[in-house]
Amino acid sequence: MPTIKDVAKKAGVSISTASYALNHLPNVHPDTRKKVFQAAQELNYYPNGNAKNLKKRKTGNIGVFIYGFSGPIFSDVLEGIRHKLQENNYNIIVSSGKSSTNLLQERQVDGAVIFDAQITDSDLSAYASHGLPLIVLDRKLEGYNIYSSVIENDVLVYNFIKQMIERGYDDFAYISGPLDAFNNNQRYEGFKKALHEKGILKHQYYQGDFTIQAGYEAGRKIIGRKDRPRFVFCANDESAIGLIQALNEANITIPDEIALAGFDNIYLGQYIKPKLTTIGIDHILWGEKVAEAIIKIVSGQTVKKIEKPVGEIYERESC
Amino acid sequence: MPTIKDVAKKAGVSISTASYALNHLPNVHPDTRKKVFQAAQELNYYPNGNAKNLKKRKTGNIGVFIYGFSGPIFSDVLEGIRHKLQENNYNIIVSSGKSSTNLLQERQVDGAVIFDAQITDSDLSAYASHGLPLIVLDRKLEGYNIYSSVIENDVLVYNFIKQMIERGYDDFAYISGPLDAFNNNQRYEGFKKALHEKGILKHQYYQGDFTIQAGYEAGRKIIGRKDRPRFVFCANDESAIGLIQALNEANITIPDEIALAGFDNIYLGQYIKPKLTTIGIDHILWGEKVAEAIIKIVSGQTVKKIEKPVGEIYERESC
DNA sequence: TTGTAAGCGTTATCAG
DNA sequence: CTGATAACGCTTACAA
Repeated sequence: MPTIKDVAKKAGVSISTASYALNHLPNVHPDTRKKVFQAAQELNYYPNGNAKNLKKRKTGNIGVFIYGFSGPIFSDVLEGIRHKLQENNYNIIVSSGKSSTNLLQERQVDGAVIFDAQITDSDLSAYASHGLPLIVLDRKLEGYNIYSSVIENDVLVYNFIKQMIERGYDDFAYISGPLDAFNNNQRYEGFKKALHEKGILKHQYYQGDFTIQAGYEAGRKIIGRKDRPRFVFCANDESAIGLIQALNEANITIPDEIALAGFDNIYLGQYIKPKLTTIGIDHILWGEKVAEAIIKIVSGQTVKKIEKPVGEIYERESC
Repeated sequence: MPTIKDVAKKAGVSISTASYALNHLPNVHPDTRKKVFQAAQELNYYPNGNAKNLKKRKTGNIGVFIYGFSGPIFSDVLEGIRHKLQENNYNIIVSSGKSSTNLLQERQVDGAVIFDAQITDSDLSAYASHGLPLIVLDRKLEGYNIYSSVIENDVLVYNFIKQMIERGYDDFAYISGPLDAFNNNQRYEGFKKALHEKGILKHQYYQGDFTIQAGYEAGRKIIGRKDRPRFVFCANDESAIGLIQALNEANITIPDEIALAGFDNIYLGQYIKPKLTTIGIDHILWGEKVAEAIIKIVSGQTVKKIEKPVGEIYERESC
């Protein structure tokens, strides 16, 4: 593996001159520059990132640490982040599990976006306080060098449910996501608040975990009851898809017998029958905004507030 | 940000002793070791990865470079890789786009898995020849330090289609993926070979791109024809789901009027109506095998052949 | 415009 | 068992 030393030797210049030339510094004679590039080219030289980063005390890498690699939300947010980082000449490093912690501790990134509830608040605070700026997503956390960006799930659901009540529905059920999911809990709050305000005192509750499977099972339970709800709000679209599947199998018509809606506006929602009504956020845009913010932060600018996309209701056929 | 120097000073030992202690080398007095760890703890010290990697000439990172972050296949393969790497104390670094190239060139990884048709063969060969071991997925590429792992899409489809012909189908269509997708082309080869061998001389062909949308559009075209095919093989499950959607809308019964099947066995396939018949590969397992191989390679062992999972037919309701 | 040399934070060799 | 000290490959004052 060639080093800058090899390039310098081949070009017949000193190491520093080679470095200047390679880094496009102005103080280099054109002929020299040409020689250096020629040499680098022939040797197929690329600078060693570890050495460079060590010396410059910055890596140009932004970490995105997520809980798992699946899920349409993650992909969209990641895509948004990737796009914006690339535009600004930062590398994106996505990781998960123990690697996330290692990369963070060893400072192989200049900053990070955390989308992983498994990493504890106190660990995050520790990294941040040591100078690693962090943006946490879908989670509330304050502190030095820590920023958080949270979609207002509660108000979105609140507004939507209120609308549905005004449309005449008054008998609701909620299919939940995991209890430790911040966004699920927010959504449930919004749901309950709307019911409460409108004087609807009770609703059915089904525990799920954001999967199609869980939605399906909740659906089976609902079908089995004599007092079926008239409207089921699902904590995410996947649950809703499972529910639809169960209802379809039992020949319960949607929305005439049971109406329903989800959250997330996943791609698939338009391709099932009936088409899913849902609340959607532009996750790609969210990723872009978050990336913009972390770039500003790591480059020393101050960020007071991270812009976030507003949500939207996608009225389709399921209610 | 504390360095090992700070730790050494605080513990009252030399830098090298601190290093020995921290790295669990045997030649350190227990008391000294304790003092050092105590100091490290109090200072919240973690070694700087760039310095460590530079000195050790290895990073402990394995790169996984993919084309985009979406898609159920990617998620599963990534999950398998992550799991196995973590088990062996390697970090996983997933990236995409320009970052991939940067991380590769700057040697911020010890080796990489490439799942990205955008990176050219010649670039890959160059990195590999400079000492970076590479495993390319779903793509054939030979060379020093390059290994490739390819699912035998062709034989899987070939066997499946032959089976369908034996069951009596003789009028086929193929909904394609992108023309530059290696796996799509392999699948198409297998498809054609089976037809050819069984003396079926023609079939319909619809160009798609692996998306639900493209499958849906192909479906619309099929519906519009008077000579509708009796069996449609879709290059992947997402296309098949789009096709089903179009057929359902037009009240064409599956499989009685048109039978169909897909490829990939994505999670969703069991939750649509009719349940999708498909060819599936255990992608998580594939990821694990690939990870095992790259670990062996970067640790200097020789690998002759990368184990890969066999595929399986999931007979459900769509044919 | 170019070269010398210090130093980034580690590990590892070699003496002690 | 511990401590100097020389690298690792690069950037960057500073000098020439």
